[in-house]
Amino acid sequence: MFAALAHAVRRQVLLVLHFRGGSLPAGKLAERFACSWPTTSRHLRVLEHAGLVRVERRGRERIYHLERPLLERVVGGWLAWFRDPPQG
Amino acid sequence: MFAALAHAVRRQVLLVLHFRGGSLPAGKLAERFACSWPTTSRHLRVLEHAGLVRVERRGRERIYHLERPLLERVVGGWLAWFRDPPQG
DNA sequence: CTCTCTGTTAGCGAGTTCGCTAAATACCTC
DNA sequence: GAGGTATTTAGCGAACTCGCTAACAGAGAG
Repeated sequence: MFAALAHAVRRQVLLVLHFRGGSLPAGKLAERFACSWPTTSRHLRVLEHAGLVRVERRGRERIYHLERPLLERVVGGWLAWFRDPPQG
Repeated sequence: MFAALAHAVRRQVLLVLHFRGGSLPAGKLAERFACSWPTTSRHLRVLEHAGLVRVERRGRERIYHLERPLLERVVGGWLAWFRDPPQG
């Protein structure tokens, strides 16, 4: 999961999805990035494999949905270990 | 920064540092991990390069200090984008 | 100076990542 | 079925990652 967040484009994909209401078709996502369409498609598959997005086939489009709960649970959960002083 | 968090050993290093009060010499860190000492040393350098730890030379030891504020600021700050609904 | 302890740097090899272009697949329309 | 649209898969090459072992460097002790 953290490995999927290592690449700036993938983090940006998640942000774009979020600020567009949580879902977008692959094409609308890909046109926002400098890298080629197949490259973006592969980034999407990495995110999907990590469980951070879910894909829905609608007609000839594929809609990508942000899995916000997982993102918050895993990243937020990990960060929470550092929240409080350990000896407190 | 996120790339430095991609590897499980490096995330674990940060946790160990935190739960040991924020700092440990390299040897005490390395003995906790299955990988060889030079490999751990390299992980430490990746973390240092990312700014997540700071090294202090004391005698023949090198004490690694967790940079908790940076960790929380960057990861927490990024996660905060997803905190609230975008249209709200 | 030499020996030891602590830790790093050097260098290798297998595997992965990430960019690209070209070709294929899937669906819709005619 | 033919053609267009949306998107993925295939395959390549350059670069990076991450494990290892071996050799090096700095500091303290005898």
